[in-house]
Amino acid sequence: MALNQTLKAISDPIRRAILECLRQQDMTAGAISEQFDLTPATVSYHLKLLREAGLISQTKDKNFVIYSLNASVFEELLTWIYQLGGDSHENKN
Amino acid sequence: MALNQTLKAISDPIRRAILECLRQQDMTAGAISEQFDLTPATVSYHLKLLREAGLISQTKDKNFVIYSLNASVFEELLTWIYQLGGDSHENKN
DNA sequence: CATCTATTTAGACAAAAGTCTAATTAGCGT
DNA sequence: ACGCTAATTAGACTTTTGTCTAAATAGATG
Repeated sequence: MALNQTLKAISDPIRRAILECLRQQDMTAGAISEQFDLTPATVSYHLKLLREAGLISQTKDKNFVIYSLNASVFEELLTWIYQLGGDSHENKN
Repeated sequence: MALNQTLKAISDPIRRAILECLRQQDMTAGAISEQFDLTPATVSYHLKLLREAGLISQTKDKNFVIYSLNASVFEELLTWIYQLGGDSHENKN
């Protein structure tokens, strides 16, 4: 199920930081790597998980890969949380 | 930070299933265990993580421990998701 | 074409997470 | 006090996850 993949993806603080980067602006893999004290290979690993979860998407420009946030996928997540936290959030729409 | 703990807690499918059980009704640790093909010790481990994340709380009755869902803690989670993906229909850079 | 640059993949390794059995704690009811 | 039941904790083990280095891929540019 996609929910599991989504939650696994956002359960890691580095991947959440990547998402927050991409919320500001689209970025190349290299530019994302520079934000973190990790090798490009490791960041690529995180990007793959985020992409497989549908949270980000990529396009190519020259030999750069540009990543961008796929915000619509958070819908399902919100639905799940609403159902659980349900009644206590009815006022928050 | 609490967000990390919360997300780690709900990233496991068994823990989510426990939360969904508790959404139906409060349950003893033993009753929760019976729902899963796991030993009581393992379920206890999951319950501890959920409790430390503030997602559930417990009371004692006789020598039973009764767990219940702590729905209000989903607030912070919702806030984070809203900030990232909540306005997906508005902007797409 | 040759080489350089950006990125990903492969493989090894370490750390974290999940599971079990066995032991322990805690409270109940004779 | 004793044994019984519910639940947790301790310790060992396995699996999963995150990280690195080194190699491979893809494409651009001289």
